[in-house]
This record gives sequence, structure tokens and C-alpha cells, in this order.
Amino acid sequence: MELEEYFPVWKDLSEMQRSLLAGAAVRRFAPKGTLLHAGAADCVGLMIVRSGQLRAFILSDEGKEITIYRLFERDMCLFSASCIMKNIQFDIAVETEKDTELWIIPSDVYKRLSDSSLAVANYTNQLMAARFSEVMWLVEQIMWKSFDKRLAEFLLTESTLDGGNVLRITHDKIAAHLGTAREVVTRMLRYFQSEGMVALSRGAVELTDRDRLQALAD
Amino acid sequence: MELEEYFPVWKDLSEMQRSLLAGAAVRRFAPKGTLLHAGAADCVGLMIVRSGQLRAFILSDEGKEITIYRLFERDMCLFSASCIMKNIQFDIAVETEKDTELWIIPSDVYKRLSDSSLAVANYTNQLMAARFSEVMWLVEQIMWKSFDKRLAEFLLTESTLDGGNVLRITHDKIAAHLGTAREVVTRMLRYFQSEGMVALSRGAVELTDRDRLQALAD
DNA sequence: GGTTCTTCTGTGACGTTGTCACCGTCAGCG
DNA sequence: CGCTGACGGTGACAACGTCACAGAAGAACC
Repeated sequence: MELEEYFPVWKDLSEMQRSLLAGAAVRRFAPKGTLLHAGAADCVGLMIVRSGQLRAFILSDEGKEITIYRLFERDMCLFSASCIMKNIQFDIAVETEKDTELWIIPSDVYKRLSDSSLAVANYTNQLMAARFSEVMWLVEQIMWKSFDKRLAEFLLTESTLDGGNVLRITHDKIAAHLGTAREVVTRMLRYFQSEGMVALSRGAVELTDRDRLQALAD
Repeated sequence: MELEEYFPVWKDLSEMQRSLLAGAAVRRFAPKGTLLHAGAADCVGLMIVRSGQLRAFILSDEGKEITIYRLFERDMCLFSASCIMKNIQFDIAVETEKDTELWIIPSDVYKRLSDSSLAVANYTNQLMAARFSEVMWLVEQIMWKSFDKRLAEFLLTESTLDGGNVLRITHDKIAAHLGTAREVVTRMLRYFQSEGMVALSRGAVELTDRDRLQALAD
């Protein structure tokens, strides 16, 4: 049982709490593109990323999206268990961006833990604060930064995640991440290309001048 | 000592915790327009509203603002004590919108409480979740709603807070709340006026057709 | 009362971003 | 090969933000 490696406050749990957790936690594999959670209705439980990558986003009535934050190895997704928290009024969706292995802790079990363990409660707090920070960062981006800067920054962080200089991503996906329309992304990328900062091809963006993109992003 | 009335988990504290809290909490009065907190630098401590009204907002480098949420009687302002939480990376400012009476609990005291009391830790969680919800609501407003709807909604909620149909507020203040420019507010209000939904005068907006405003807001 | 100052509001021109309609291109597949 | 669906490109226009400036309403001071 290697759950303890992924559950940081394991060491602060009692024997009983440990066995409760170990008995209830489930492993799951989800291929790239799986919708893991949508809306408050399905209360899967708390998810911990063993490997892979998740994207949390919100959806408008007309089907527009914007990425709220991402989750990587060892991150925990609180809001897939949002039903255990009253005061949570919004709907978040979560999907896999890569093939992903997960631990899933059923909502009620997690609730019992955080209701009985100070360590778990405080850790939950820290997690929530971290997510809160990410959302506040998003608000600041949306409000105060122009689109060219946002796009440049997105391309750069995306490429450091993926490794290479060639991003395999469509304009449509980029638009969904940044919460804008595909045409807008296309236009700006064309401009970047005319300035020699990127090279475009179907389904891919190559970063040809990271320094200028970086300069733009600041 | 009536702090217990404003501190919902008082009943779950031990005698020692109660006296710690009671000994450390301070009362403060702040007239309308006081800046209570700005940035992570000043870590006043956790604030509880006894009476009055607060506004939490963020500031851009160029001095633009947007209201994140508001606090009313009995609400607690976590982020004035943000320094006790690692993982909080953003700066929020808080100012009084009316003459306000506060309890202030020094940050270190609150930290000791939430580190030692499960009830306090879980209550903090709930508060954070509630604020999180408000910010998510804000993101949805900014992203998916057009400005006329946002303005209509703002005028309506503002008037239910203040009571009467005549809001004493400048276009500039409205713009700061909604995170836009004054000219934009002016233009839209003029349009509302031309449609008979409001009547404008210097420093005031009178709502003359709440029903149509309400219809707009949805 | 006037004069000055500040705050608040109004407006036109223009830049950026979002929306709409529609078309062209490319890849895969029968 | 031709069809199909996904992807990218484009022009026109709408919505909102920005800038520059002007005028009007109060406040303050004499």
C-alpha cells in the first residue's frame, strides 16, 4: 500500500484512521481526454494524482470554457468532493490532459477524516488556500493583462510542461484554456508568426523565439 | 464580553482557548472609507464585523480596481490574516464602505487556535469555501455576462443593501466595483436612462424601473 | 455675491477583443 | 479517388476599453 506516499498527513493519522482510509481508497486509471467530474451532481470523491495531468475548468451555458487550474503528480482535487462542503455553490469540471492514474477517496470517508483529524482539516485548509491563490491569479490575468501577453505566457508554460519547442495543440484548445474564441487565438498566432516568434502548422505551434515571447509576457 | 456572539465556534473552545481569545481580541472603530488592509505586508489579524460593511478588492499596477466580495455583520475577513497561511500568494485590499465596528484577533492567536482546535480549523475551511464560491461567481460574471447585465444586477443588489431606490454613488465607484472604466459606466447608465430604467443626477442613480432592470440582469 | 478649485459627468475617436458567417485546407478512410 | 470531419483563415461588425478633453455642479474661500 503506497497511498501514504501520496497522502501527506498520513503520518498524523491514528491507526484507525489509517485503516479506514486504506480500506476505502480506490485506484483508477483514466486515459487522456476523460471527463472525471462535471457539476456538483456527481460527487466522485477526493482525487489524488498518482501520475498524469488534470485540468479543472468551468463551462458557460453556451459551452465556452476557461481553465481554472491544473493538477499534477501528488496534487489533490478538492472540488471533485465539493458536495461534502456546504458553501460551495459553483460547478467545476475536471478532465484528464494525459493518461492519468488516480487515487480516489470517497467523499464521506474524507469528510469523516477531516471532521476527526486536526491534521487533515488543516491540510485541507492549505490546499484550499493554494487553489484560491490560483483563482485569484486567474482573475488578475483576465482583468489586467492584454491578450497577447496572456497567449505568450500560455505558450511558454505549456512548452515547459511538454518539454519540446513544438506544442501539439489546436487553436480551439488554446482558446478553451484562455477563455476566448478560436478566431482570436488564430489572429494573434498569425501576428506572432509574422513577427517570427512562432511557426504554425496544422495542430502544432513551434516556438521559434522564446526570448521575445518571454519579453512580451512580462 | 460579547465576542462569543460573533465567534460562532466559541462553544467548542476549551476554557483556556476562550481566555486566550478573549484576552487577545481587540475592538476597533473605523469610519467609512478607511483602508483597513492592503497587501500581505500588514498582517493586522483576523477581522470580524460587528456592524457596518467592508469591501475586499484587488488593485492593478495602474490603479484599477475590482471588488472581490463584501463583508457584512458577523462576517469574518480571513485574508487580513493571510500571512498566517502559506500558499496565499495574492494581495487583497479591504476598506470600509460604512462606519464599521470590528473585532480584531491577532494573527498569531488565531493561528494557535486553528492549530489546536478542530472546530476552528473546520470553521476556517467553511469560510474559505464560501469566499472561494464568491470569487468563482465573480469569474463567471466577468467571463460570461455582458456589461449591461452586470451593471443592472449591481444596481439592484446595491439598492437592496441601501434600502431606497436612490443610490448615492458616483460612476467612478461603480466602475471600481465592476472592474471597468468610468466612461463605460457613464455610457451604459445614459442608455439605461434613455430607456427609462434609471434617472441620473450628480452623485446619484435612481432606479425607476426595477422590473426591466431585473429582466436585463437574468 | 463672486471666484477658484475640485469632483463628477459627457463625448468623440480609436484600439482591442468577441461574434458571426462563411470558406479553404488538410488528413484519414471507405 | 472522393467524402467527411476537424482545423485554420478572414472580413465585417459589435462590445468594451482607452485617451483626450470639455463642460457642469458643488465646495470653499473670500
